Amino acid sequence: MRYPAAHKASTHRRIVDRASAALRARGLAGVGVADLMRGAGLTHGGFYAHFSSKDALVAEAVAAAGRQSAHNLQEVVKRAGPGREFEAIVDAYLAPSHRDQPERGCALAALGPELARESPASRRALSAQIEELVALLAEHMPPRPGLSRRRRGMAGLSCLVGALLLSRMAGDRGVSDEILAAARQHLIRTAG
Amino acid sequence: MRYPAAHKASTHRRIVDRASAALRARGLAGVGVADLMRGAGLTHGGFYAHFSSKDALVAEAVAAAGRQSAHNLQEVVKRAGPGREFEAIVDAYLAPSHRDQPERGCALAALGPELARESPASRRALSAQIEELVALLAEHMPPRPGLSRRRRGMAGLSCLVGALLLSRMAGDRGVSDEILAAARQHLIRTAG
DNA sequence: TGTACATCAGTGAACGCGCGTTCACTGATGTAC
DNA sequence: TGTACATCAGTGAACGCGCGTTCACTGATGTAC
Repeated sequence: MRYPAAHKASTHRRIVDRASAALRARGLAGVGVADLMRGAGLTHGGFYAHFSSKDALVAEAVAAAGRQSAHNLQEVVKRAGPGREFEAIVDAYLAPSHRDQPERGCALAALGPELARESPASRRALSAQIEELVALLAEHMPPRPGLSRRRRGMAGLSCLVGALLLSRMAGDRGVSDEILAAARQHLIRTAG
Repeated sequence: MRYPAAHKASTHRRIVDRASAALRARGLAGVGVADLMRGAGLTHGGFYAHFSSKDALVAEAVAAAGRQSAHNLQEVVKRAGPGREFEAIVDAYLAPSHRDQPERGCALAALGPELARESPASRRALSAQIEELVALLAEHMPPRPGLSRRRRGMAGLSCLVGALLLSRMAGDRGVSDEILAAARQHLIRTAG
């Protein structure tokens, strides 16, 4: 079919974007190569013209999810009133809509433990995402004596990721909402 | 072979215990029924004399892991000096040995996202574990005005689970240790 | 401008493999007499 | 106490299935002349 020069690159991007959402929604083991290609409107045979293995696509998809998350949070910061950046990040991350739409949300919370057992390539993409989010939080935290911004960013990210995870696990909707609210209050009181 | 009356129950317990460790170490998709039975010194064919499906074993194994975790933390509380119970829980949960031995540790951090996508039976076992840990934390938190013990327990558990998860994801050992230390300091300063 | 050929993204059948599950069978022990 | 039989936890071959991956092929477009 020999497509125009830019066609392959745009197909590649489409596969990665759809895979990034499907993997966050259903987990690494929950989506097969055929599903992923079908999600991009293709058949499974063409997969290896774009990626050397499923693992390679997973690594790309996780990196893409990380870029998207970081970009989204930077937008949140831009829209926040001055001095309210940290609060805005917390509110966005712990929003019920984030809990209910893992396919558009943080890859750390959606895929963490599964990825921690995966290939070094995937893990490296994850570490970079952790550092990026820690830096973003640290940058917008009000100063406090005794604990470095970086350390406080790490603790803050732990609360955010843990609360999102727990809220997704909780079977009861009320408990789930309560976890989000509790973490939100805790973070804003102790860091704000 | 008709074993003595108690034999089946003890075999059942052995399968569940080994499965509980193997699943936490390698994930739900990472261990097959044959692996699980081999881990208990049996062959895969006998599996269905003990469990109606792999899912049923997973639910039992997660519940067993929860009981073990809760029991361990209660022991930690008993051994702690008076007024230092909360600190002792945090230290135990965020210990590097806990990070390095997921097979003996908290099932929420090891299996959370995978289980959140699983059967209702498994999720119910998880919700009960969340409530139990929240209650344990709440019970041993020093009083503070403005936020209920339960809510503060929820926020505390979020930090603990999130920090353990992030420390397991971080490729770099130094970063991993730093995350544990940061969450520990944050929790003890803000709640202790 | 027209024609012959090369390219290569994408197709769909096929591969070996491991999975969860089923099933006919085994044989040591408990039970009935 | 001794013997014949029933039980059933555990064995291992086999099942259908979906997985990741391979491969011969297609055919619309770019390129050479």
